[in-house]
Amino acid sequence: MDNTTRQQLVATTSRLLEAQGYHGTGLSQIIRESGAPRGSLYYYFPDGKEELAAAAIAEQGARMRDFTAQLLNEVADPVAAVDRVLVGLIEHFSASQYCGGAPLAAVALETAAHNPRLRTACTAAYNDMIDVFTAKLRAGGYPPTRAMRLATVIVAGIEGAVILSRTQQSTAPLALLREEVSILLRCDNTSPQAGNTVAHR
Amino acid sequence: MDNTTRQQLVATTSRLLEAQGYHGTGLSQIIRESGAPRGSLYYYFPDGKEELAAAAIAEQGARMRDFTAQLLNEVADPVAAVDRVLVGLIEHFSASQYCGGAPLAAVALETAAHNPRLRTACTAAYNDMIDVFTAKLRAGGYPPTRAMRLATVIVAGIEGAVILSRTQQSTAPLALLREEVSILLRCDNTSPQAGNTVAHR
DNA sequence: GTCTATATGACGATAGAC
DNA sequence: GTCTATCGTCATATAGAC
Repeated sequence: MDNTTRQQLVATTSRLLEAQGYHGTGLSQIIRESGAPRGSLYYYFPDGKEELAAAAIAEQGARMRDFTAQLLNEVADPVAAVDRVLVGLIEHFSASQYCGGAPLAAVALETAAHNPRLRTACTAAYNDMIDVFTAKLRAGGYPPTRAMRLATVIVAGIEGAVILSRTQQSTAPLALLREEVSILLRCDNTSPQAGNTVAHR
Repeated sequence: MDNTTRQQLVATTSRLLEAQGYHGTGLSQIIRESGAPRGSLYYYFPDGKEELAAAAIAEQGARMRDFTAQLLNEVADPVAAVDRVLVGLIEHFSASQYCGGAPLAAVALETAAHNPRLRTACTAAYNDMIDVFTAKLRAGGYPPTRAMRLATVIVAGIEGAVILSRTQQSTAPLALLREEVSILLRCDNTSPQAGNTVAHR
């Protein structure tokens, strides 16, 4: 069986979902840009657009996870390793002409409330990302709870900074995130929690 | 002139854009749920859907800005004030049944690459939000550059944490963000910047 | 200002030949 | 597996009466 056509469909869908979201991407555009035969779509994906999108989400999730894991493993120190990921993300974002970096964010927001299948697929992808960061931070000496907390916040920061960077068409928000994440990762969490002190600078 | 109809159109559009994004929201649904007369839409918004969406984005931007500014002003200490905003956001998110909190994120992602008008409207809204946080942090003693950097990262963290929270249908990511933001705001930024040290815990 | 009716096209999905 | 043709529905937008 020739699954080149299938792969082309998924790859094109992944790319279009990232830039336009779920409802903004039509099947006709997917057919056209993938070069895949129109009749093949419902052969490989009997459930149509939704099933195709779910496959694309899974692929993008794996891509994000592998991209992150690879860069994290290039550096031993966890703070430097996370920084390496953010540098890689900024490079990728620039190379994509201010379109890339958060391949699932639009789909997740559009469909979370109304489409359980796609919402679940996005959840799995994001959890994989968070797990990769968590493992690196734990291996680097952070306590488990804090490692998970930091990993979640790092992923959230990335998604949000990509939103701002895409909107501003600039890498600036991502660059600012990079600096503050470095500060946060070097920061101790044992300081007193509440209070109205005005000590900083 | 009766602008009640106009306000209803904008309010309904704001709500639907938040939950479904731009392409996922049809004019017929806006008409139906707003109860506005169908003929009025192109009277108030000659440019149709795009102009209506731009008005909705501006309204949501003002709403976010005012919500944030009000909560920030309830507390003097900037760290506690930011925490107050995050608590308010978590409450709002819960009350909205895991749908609210990032009213522009979906539209911004969908349209940043292809629709300059809506992209610009989103940029203005986000900048307003960042400015509100920046002003509070500067008034609280943070140096201007760092205040702006923190404000941007806080807004990014909020947007990203809402994505994760909506996807997981849980307030957990927002709660984790809240904790780490408190830590970050209490953290000094004068420590050495680079290096492969493994000092944390 | 608001109405109805409709133009025009894109959408997702399907049928049946090959 | 892939093709073409087409169904039915929805979309945005417009025209013209009131």
